[in-house]
Amino acid sequence: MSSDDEMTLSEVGKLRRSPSVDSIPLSQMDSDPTTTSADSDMPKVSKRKAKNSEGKRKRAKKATAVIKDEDNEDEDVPLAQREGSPKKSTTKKSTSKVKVEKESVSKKTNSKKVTPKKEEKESSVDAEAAAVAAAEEEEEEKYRWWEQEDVDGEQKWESLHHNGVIFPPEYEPLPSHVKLYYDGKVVNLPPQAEEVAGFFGAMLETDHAKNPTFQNNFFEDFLQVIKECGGCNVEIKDFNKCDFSKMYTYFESEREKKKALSRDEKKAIKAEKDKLEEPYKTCLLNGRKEQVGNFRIEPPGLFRGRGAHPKTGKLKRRVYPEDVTLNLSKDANIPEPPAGHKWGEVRHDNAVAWLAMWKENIADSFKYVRFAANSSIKGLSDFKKFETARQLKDHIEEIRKDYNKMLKDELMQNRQMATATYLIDIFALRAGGEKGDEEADTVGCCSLRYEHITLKPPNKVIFDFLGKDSIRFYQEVEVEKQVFKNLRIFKKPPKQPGDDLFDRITPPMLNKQFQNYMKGLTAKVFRTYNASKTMQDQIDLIPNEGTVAEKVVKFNAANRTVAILCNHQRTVSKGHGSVVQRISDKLKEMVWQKLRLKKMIIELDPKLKKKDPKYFEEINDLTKEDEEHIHKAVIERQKEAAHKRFQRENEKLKVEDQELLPESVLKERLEKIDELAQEYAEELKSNKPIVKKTDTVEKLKAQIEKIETRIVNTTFQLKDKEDNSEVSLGTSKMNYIDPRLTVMFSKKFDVPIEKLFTKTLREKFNWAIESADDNWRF
DNA sequence: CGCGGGACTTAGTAGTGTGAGT
DNA sequence: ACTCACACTACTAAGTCCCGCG
Repeated sequence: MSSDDEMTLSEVGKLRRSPSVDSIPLSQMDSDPTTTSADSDMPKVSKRKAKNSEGKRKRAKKATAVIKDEDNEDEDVPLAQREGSPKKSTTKKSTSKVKVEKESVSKKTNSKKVTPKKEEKESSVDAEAAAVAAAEEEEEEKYRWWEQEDVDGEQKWESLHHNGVIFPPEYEPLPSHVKLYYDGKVVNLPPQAEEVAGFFGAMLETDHAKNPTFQNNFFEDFLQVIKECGGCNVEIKDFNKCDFSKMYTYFESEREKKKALSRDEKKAIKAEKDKLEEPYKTCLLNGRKEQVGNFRIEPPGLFRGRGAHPKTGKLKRRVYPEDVTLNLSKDANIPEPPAGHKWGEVRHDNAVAWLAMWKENIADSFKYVRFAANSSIKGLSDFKKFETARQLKDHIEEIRKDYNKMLKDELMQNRQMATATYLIDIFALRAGGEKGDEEADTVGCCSLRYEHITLKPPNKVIFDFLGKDSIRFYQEVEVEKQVFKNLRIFKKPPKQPGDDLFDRITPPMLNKQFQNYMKGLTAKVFRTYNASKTMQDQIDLIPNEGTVAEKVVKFNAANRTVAILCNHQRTVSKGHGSVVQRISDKLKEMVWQKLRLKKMIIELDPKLKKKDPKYFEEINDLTKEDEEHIHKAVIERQKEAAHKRFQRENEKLKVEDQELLPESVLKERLEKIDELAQEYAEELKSNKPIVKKTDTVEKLKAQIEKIETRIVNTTFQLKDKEDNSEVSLGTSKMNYIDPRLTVMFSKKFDVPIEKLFTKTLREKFNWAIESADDNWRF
């Protein structure tokens, strides 16, 4: 399969599944009498039972439950016996220093310096010294943390100095003519309430504002705020009587105004903003300058929860300095809070990596101000993450062997553990922790419920559920026979829709089990591992040939396999359908033009048709209807273009204070197009295009060639659009694919790294760019 | 063990800045 | 030169996982 071919989900699944399947001899999977027994215990229920009112779903108490079904011919040892014996393959590396192949770096620096000069032995010493010196010099500029010894996990920093955070500007009341109307009456809202109304007004045309939950939550909080600040002239009771349209129009006009500002004005505004933000953008970490990530306190607004979030639309309250906790060195200068305010708290906790923190009022959780992605702290933890994932490859075989065996364990809990591990490993599911009633109903592996999977014998499973961010996970896959059997057992009555499939295990239990194989191994590591492993495998399939653009396309195709594996989606943009339509229309038109040109050649030299039948084979591929349709479209477009051109020319003349073109010019032009339409109509009848006197066979052939390359390009573009329309490559590139793979690809395939990483990603992954070479492997 | 608090990574999208195509 | 779609960045929501407590 060429890597740019579309790959379906199940193909990806197969691709991924093969190693594990290979490692278990079929003989190990004994046949099961239940396979053929009634499937009647699989109701096709897809409707979800109302959530248990207690909030928490039931989880069986007796973890010791033994599977008493027909499966008990299994002679496997219960896990209990195994549990005490952690896998011997504990990592030696875990204690060693975290260093990114320092040697290879310096070596490379060397060879770079040496090779061009072809000097050998003696100079290599000098070169090394020079390299070291250069490195040290650079260190003034950029701290090469990945060449340092690891400062053992516990402590995150030695010293930390920063300038605090930026607060959003205070609310500025709307001009007095912009009001909320209630039941036709002007409402005079106190500023605080007006602000909240404005939040809604600004969103009036969004999907959120049309969502009843959003409306209710907003309205409830809006009324609360009105009450808090002493009410207003009109008693507001009914959301539907509120008219926010004046506010909306005002915000729109303000937006237009802003857009209409001249280039210089915009620049000036931006310069001023930058100047104000300058001090907050960086901080001093262990004496070195580092970027801060989100130094701005989140502004108040309406909470935009994703999916069916019960709290969506609630008011996200303004955060004041009193709500903010700062974290910095004991001896650091404490930034001045905004005038008239005090900081909530000042801490000196070097076991954490945040600069400031506050509590938000929606879920009552914390928000943090942290270092930027390109900081040494983030880089180091990113590096560690990938190293952990990379280590997994030394254990994965054993893990797979074990869980395949444990799929038949007689202990229900163990079977669930094994089955869950299988799903996490093969289908890249997330762990899936419990969620409360106050959150959107989304699931991961351990929180999968009865209604989320459908079983189709002999071994097909259909997953259909909402995962993180309420993104739908829909896959029809084939699983190991034993997995299928187990899933059926997990669905057996009395289980019914609404019940957990994995009712005896939790993510912490899984993770605890994983630690037995390898320090730091948790459920999410499987995603990182499998993503990077897939990428490595895909890159291995790419031939080192073609143009840079072609290679980038192949790289993206590989990237896409990973994104599909991880189910990274994006919503198709509103215009997508029409865009695709337009491109395919354009494509058809080009084909028509090509065929038309070929017909012309025959007109010029009818003998050619016999001489090269293949070349002319396609000339009648388009139906009359198609052709007519295309004619219409072409004429339509030309007319439109004529109108536009006329308008533009006149506008220009107007500006130059010259005489405008008379309507007759436009008319004349349109008439010419009508003539063309006539010609086309004739052509349609005769099937013989009119050939210009100046045309020759050679000229036409050249034109055809041009069009053909355009057709190829456009076809490609269209395909890429369609393939990519719902897949988001960015997330996997940023979080799952070891950046050293990308760097390796860049070097090995001679593709500039700029084509693969954006500026931000290059900064974030600088450690990888500096440390991986063309034969680095995950 | 189970739970809640806390800190961190992962995720899609809104809103821009910008460069390819005309 | 001008648009207009696209690519990137900023933003912040939504996960995971760890820890300490009862």
